[in-house]
Order: sequence, then structure tokens, then C-alpha cells
Amino acid sequence: MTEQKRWLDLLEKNGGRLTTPRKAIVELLVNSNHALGPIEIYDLVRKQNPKVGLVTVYRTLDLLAQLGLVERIHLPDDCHMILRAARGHEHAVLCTGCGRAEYFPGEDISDWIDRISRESGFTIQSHWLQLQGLCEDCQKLKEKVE
Amino acid sequence: MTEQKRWLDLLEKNGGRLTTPRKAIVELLVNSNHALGPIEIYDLVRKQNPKVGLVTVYRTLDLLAQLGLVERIHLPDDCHMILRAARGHEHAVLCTGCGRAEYFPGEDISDWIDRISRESGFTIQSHWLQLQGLCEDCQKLKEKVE
DNA sequence: GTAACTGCAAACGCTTTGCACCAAG
DNA sequence: CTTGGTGCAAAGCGTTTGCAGTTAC
Repeated sequence: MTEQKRWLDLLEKNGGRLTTPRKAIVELLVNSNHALGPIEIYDLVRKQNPKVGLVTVYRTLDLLAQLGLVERIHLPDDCHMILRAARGHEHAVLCTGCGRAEYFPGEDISDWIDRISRESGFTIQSHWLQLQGLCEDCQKLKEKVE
Repeated sequence: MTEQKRWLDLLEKNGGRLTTPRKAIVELLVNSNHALGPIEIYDLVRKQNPKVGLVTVYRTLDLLAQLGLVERIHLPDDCHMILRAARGHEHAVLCTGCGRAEYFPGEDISDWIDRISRESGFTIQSHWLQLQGLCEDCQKLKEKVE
């Protein structure tokens, strides 16, 4: 079963209808390796389906986030970027130049979290570990400009 | 030298004037252990100085962020929360109940970052490591409600 | 005195809501 | 056929900008 089919099945199982806009947005996001903003998603989807409205993009993104298929990523300047969700204990590496995203298996930091929890008295619910940098393409681009 | 004096000196050295609104905002933030939003800061400052405008709060926060005295923190729902900046290699633990923030000395994850950098081809510029949970007070509050 | 800073009001851009129409099942 | 989904327009909200008046130095 392709990942795309998994998304559509999950959507249908949760009482959703497989409409044209939804299928188009899923197709765009399921194999994307870029963090995209709502407007970017809107523009990209409209290249194939010019009728799709921005509101539907927002509503579909909410839906996909609720199903855990998509994550809201924060960058220093852009909040609310959308990226296919991590599977298991992956952590994101994001390109500050072009938004390109890669996931990497996460180091086990549970010992450290236990220590912090003990020392601070906090009950830890979740953690964010995210790296920012430049992907190979944006490094080359930068060298050319300089 | 108090931390507050250090902030005001740094502000002055960079060509800024020590105005009433700026001093009030610095006084509020320098020893706060809560992540605060702009409107919260505005409300708190106005309790002592009712004349201060929201625009000045925004502009002062920009200034303090540029000087590295303050950091913009992201939470799952609230972006652009303001917190006194980490000193050295600290990482934040944030309470999802009340916004309370603590800093903890960061584990050395440079080996791991090197590995990711090699494997992905990314040049890593920075990383975010942030824990979310409930502080002791909010845990007690939660127990009472349940 | 003069340049930096302030506060107000208006502009702005992203996101959400209300509602009549449409299409998936 | 039914009801969930859509697109449009308008409202909402946080943030930024323009500008005349004010204050620090």
C-alpha cells in the first residue's frame, strides 16, 4: 500500500469524503520533502486544480494535522509551516534557505529528560529537537553569490 | 552589576535612549520566569505605566531580541512568546499550563549534530531543543480538578 | 535644540467564520 | 437524496507602518 493510499484510507475511515481538493492536497504533501506554508500549498495545488480555494486548504491542513499525518513546523521567522509528520522517533533537519526538510532517527535522550524532570519537578510531556542549517543546494548557491 | 543594569547598559551602548517604557519593559522581563506574549507584556506594563502603547511594546521587544537579551519561544499553539534569552548552552523547559519557563544546562549533542551533518550534507547553523510539560503547581492544579 | 522615541490611527496580511451552493456516498 | 464539503465574501485578530507630537540627552 502506498503512503498516499494510507493517508486517503485514514481520511475515509474517520468519516471524511475523498473530494478533489483533498486528494490534490494529499498528493502534494505526502511525498514532499519541503516545509510549506498554507499559501505555497494553495498556489501549488491551484496549478493543477485552479478552482480550489484557500479556505479549503486551511481546513484540509487542520484535518491532516488532527489525523497526525502532517505536522506544524516552526522556523525562526515562519511559524505554521506544514511538513509530513515524523514517523516514530525522528527529528527534523530544516534548510533555512529553501525549507527543504529531512528526518533523522532521534538519539535516545530519555535519560537526560528523566534528569531534567527530577531536577525541575516538571512532568515532561513532549520535546522538540530540530536542527536548522543549509542544504547542499543552498550552500552551493551561497558560494556562487559570495 | 545587576542583570537589569546590564540590559540597560547594553541598550544605551547601542545608541538607544533609556525611556520610561523601555525601562518598564526591561524591569518586567529581566527576572521573569514565564514565557509571555506581547499583549500580556503590554497589560502587565500598563498596570504600572498606563500610558505605554502596544506599538512601543512590539518595538522594544524587537530591540531586546536584536541585542540577544530576549528570545522568541514557540509553543504548540502560541508562537512569538517572549522569554529572557538562554545564557550559554541552556535549553528551555516550558509549562504548557501556565507558560512557566526554566532553563537547564544542555547536554553536549555536538557529536550527534556532526553525524547528522555528515549524513545529510546539511551545514548545521543552529538547533532548538525544548521540553514541554507541567510545572509542579500545574500538576497539583490538575489533580484537584480531576 | 535635535534626533530618537512615542502613541494613535490606519493599513496590512494571515486565518477563521457565515452562508448559500455543490457533489460524494 | 442527504449531509458533508466547498468557495466566496466578510469579519477577526495580531502585527506593522505613517506621522505628528514628545522626551532624552
